[in-house]
Amino acid sequence: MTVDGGVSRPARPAARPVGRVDPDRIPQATVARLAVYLRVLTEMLAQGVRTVSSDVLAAAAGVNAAKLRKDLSHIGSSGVRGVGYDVSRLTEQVESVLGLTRSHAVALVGVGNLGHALAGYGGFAQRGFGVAALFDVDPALVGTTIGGVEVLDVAEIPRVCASKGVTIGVIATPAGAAQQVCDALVGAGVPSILNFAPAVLSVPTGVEVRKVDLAVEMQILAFHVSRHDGRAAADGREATGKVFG
Amino acid sequence: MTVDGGVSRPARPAARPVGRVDPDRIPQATVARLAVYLRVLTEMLAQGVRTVSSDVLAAAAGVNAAKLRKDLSHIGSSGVRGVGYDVSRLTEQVESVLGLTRSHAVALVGVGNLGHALAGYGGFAQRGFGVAALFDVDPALVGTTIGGVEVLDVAEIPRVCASKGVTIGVIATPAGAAQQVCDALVGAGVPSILNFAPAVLSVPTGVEVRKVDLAVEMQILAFHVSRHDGRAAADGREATGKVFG
DNA sequence: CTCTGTGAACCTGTTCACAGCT
DNA sequence: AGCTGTGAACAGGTTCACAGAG
Repeated sequence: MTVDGGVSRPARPAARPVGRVDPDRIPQATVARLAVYLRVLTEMLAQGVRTVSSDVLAAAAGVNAAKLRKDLSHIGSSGVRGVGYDVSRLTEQVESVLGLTRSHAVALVGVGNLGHALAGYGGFAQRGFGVAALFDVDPALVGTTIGGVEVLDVAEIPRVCASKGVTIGVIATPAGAAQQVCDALVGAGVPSILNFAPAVLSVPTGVEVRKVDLAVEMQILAFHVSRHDGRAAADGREATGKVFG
Repeated sequence: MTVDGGVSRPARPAARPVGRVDPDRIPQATVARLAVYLRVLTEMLAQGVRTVSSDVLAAAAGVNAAKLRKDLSHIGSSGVRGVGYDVSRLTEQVESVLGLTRSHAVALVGVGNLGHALAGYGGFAQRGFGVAALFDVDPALVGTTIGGVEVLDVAEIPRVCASKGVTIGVIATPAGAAQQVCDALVGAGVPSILNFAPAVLSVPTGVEVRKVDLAVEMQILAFHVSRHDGRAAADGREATGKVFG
């Protein structure tokens, strides 16, 4: 799962910067789902779908329709009653809310097994997430090139991240190095970090950390395997059915 | 982040299989954190720490102490008041609850960029998660060996998964192939799936799916970058330290 | 005294159900 | 009619604060 980062909420309204929609009011859970909706919307747009109802969009995104409508209400969406949402317009709105109208320079630290794969993975290239820099401690890796980007020494993190205006740092180092790397990124002004290392990071208030932890995911599944076995006898193992109500 | 999978809750208690602790009563959120506690506990055990208080353990795991105590109360833990928890005993309890006392055969489908890295990643080897089988569609990859395990054709999924008793399937294919692969795994009796493909999977009731979606994580961070920038002007951009009280 | 375990308050997010627009 | 947007009820999880064990 994902651990929540340490983003500060403003203690008081303190002169709210009221624009069209106040992002501070958008629930965390909604933000996470907006990204999923966006993927579905993009597919629909590619297929020439002009309009979509909350029922259809929700089914495609794997959520319930009421939740989707509430999510969209948070971003000030305007669907048309009796018709649905304009796919193109909604796509733009979601992109705008997620901050995808600008590009984001990504720095990836640790190009070992996993990091190397991530550097080449399509996920980064999409949607304006450009790999601006790669770093590693290993002298054998420093100087090599992955996907056209040269691997630099971690000592360069402060200088390079600051000068390239890196906004997202990805940590794919062993656990032992993670906090140190994190500190370097934060020191260079990187406001958001995606951490693949199995370590708890501490960061100053205002820096957002998200964690992707393979071992944790596996263990959660292991828990459910135990559950499944226990229940198998009672359930009688039905093959294919509804996913949810 | 991680999107929650489609696990069915039993509609009724239906003759509860009451053992020491009823796993149905353990909150999802608690299960996810238990895996984190386990990692910290394992490190402490290795360092020879005998006893730990909820304060210390919570700090190391990055959660608040009351939450940790409540989590542990769900697994029927017995700390000693005025002293703390016995590290060794607590470790065993957590392992037991997570179903880590048995080993789990893992099948990984898709050994491209990411899948290849995952196959070699340490995360699987640890804690009894053995890679029992690898699959791919690409004839150029079928027959090769990764980490001592041969890559088989996806057509073999039903036979091999069933015969090896695979309990956890990992999908690291492109989005387009994910549902089909998922169906094959489910058909072979695999009860838990970890999905790295950017696709919504539908599965029968009782099958647990967890999703790790790189693009979604990046977009959530992008949202926070926008937030961060908007607030920077007012805050005066202080590099490291408290933002407010 | 220290530290756990837990009732109760609280808060966030989900679901329901329907008013109201087209 | 169909479908959105939303108040209100609900559920799940978090935090508080303290009784009580050692």
